[in-house]
Amino acid sequence: MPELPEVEHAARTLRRLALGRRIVAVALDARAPRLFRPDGPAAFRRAVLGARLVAVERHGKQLLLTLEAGEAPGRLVGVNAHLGMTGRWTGGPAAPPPTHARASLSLDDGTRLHYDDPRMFGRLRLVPGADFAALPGLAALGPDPVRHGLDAAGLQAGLARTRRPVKVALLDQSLLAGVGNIHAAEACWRARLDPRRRADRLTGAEAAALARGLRATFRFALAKLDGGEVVYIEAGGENPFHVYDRAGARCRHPGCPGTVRRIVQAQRSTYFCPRCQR
DNA sequence: ACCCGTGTTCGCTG
DNA sequence: TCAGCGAACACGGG
Repeated sequence: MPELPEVEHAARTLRRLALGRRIVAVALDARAPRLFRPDGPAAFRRAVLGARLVAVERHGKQLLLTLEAGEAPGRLVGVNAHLGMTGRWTGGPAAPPPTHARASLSLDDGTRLHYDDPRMFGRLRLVPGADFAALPGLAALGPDPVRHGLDAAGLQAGLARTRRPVKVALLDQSLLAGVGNIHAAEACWRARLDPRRRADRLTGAEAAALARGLRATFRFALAKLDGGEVVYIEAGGENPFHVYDRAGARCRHPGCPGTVRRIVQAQRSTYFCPRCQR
């Protein structure tokens, strides 16, 4: 499920259910050791059992959980959580584990917190001392367009460093942290920008339109999440997006007679309207 | 059976 | 040296 808006939703869920709470029991799926790389599930259990969740932050698609160790108040342990392709956090009072619960945490107020992830592309990585800045992967992230803001000049400067197609460049987390395959396509559509255009050849006006498109598609998704709606593609769900997964449909820009097309870029589907996206 | 998938990482190539 | 590319990871749904 995760691009920036869904990860922000996960952060809010974790704060609402677990901030300030102590973890009193930990159940881990023995078939999912890869989620706990590099230290392994046993080390994860040791580190978080008895600890209290004191902060939940987000940078792009990365969740940064800070816990205070139970037996030594003041000693911090961090968890860098990533949802991969199919991860999500659920829970509630006595909530039963979902089908693919890989980690289930019992909290000191009776809340059950579950990390659900069928494909196991996610990660729950221990960070000693909660020193997230020391993680190379996190240090390499670009600015978070929601938390840090997004200016057109900065975006254009970043895009100027690569000759790849603009939609492929947007997926590079060192350019901006949090843009994924859906919102990259949505932002290009909103900017009426052809996703195949070379990133280093955008005009200032085009970069500005793209920055507005990114802001708008994230705001759109976050508003839906605030309203309790599901804003990712799921079985039986209605597609809330404008071009993503709409191949063959009429372009939703008013008055545009174009038809949405699917192409493949960097092994990922791209959806766009060849008529109005130039 | 076959293809597709909201993400990342690794190894190869030029 | 490094940007760019393709495979790999793993499982469920259409």
